[in-house]
Amino acid sequence: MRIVYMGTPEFAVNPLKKLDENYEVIMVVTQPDKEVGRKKEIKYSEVKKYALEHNIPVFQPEKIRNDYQTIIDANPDVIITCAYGQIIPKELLDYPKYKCINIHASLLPKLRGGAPIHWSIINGDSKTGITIMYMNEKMDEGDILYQKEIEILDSDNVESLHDKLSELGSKMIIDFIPMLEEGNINPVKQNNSEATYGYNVTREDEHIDFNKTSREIFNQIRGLNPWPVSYAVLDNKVFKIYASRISDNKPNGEIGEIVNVYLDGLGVKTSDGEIIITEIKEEGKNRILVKDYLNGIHDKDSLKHKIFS
RNA sequence: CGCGGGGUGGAGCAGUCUGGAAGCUCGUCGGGCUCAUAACCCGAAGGUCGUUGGUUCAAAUCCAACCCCCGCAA
Repeated sequence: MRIVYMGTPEFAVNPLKKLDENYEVIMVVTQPDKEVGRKKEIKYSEVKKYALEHNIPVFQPEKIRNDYQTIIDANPDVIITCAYGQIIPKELLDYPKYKCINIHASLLPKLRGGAPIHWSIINGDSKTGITIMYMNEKMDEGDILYQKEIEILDSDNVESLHDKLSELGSKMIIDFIPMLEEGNINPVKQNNSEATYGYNVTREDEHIDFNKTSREIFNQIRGLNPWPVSYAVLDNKVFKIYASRISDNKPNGEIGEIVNVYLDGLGVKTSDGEIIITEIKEEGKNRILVKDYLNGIHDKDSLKHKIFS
């Protein structure tokens, strides 16, 4: 089984590792290197790093739509994609004996798109999962081959859920390859009327709107932690907000107002009560617990009645 | 040369403009009070003030170069 693996971020590394250990991965396709950060350092994708360490040939087309002959020349039996980042052209989809298989981190047709893990938490879903599917020319709309659920806990954030799903996806693809080889598969069309979408998170999605309920804000905060992280503005400064807990209080005050200063958190008025912010990062500062932040503030009462926007 | 904010005992900060004894809120350790405590009282340890060089009688503070962290923008 000659496999061409297409993927880019950390999430795609685990499945690649498992495939590499159990099968013949002949080529890795990943997004081009990017200049990142203030220093414009060249950064390799996580998948590329793995491939280089394990001597797997790497191919990084700028536009896979036009530049795919290299993959065909490699003569794969199957192409497996996982968070690759570009739409695969039809010429490539049709080429391999076992077609193109995608690992997607949601229970399709729910949460098609680039950020299913984030949105499953932000939306307050109680479960999500992994779907292994045939790819077609549209985004995440191909026939479903294999699917497993996983529970989302209140204690989960993007990091923990990402890790669980990455591991689940790895196991599933290894279980699935033999089924594919034996022809023991049952493609099921997606019910498009039930489809929802979880597109990449935008800057606006990160901004906390305290007009929402405490529960919604709690989900938004953990659904963006540890990346890209939610934020709100206080004293014209951006405060990234990493963690919070829901309070039972029903305080009076304006929406977004700091109504209570606790030992370890700031109580902020929401549409239905109060949410307690417990971990932040102020512009130019490091990430810290609010408990530590408060240690540096001499007059803690001065924080009261300030308003997050 | 994209714009900007920082680096001060273990943590978070003040002090830098206007050079002149290293401070605040916590944490830690020891003791006391208490039925008890995240409370209160007493005491202690712990810092080459990012690095290097310069100016000065004197530098956390002024000057120069460099290192590291972070926000925005890409």
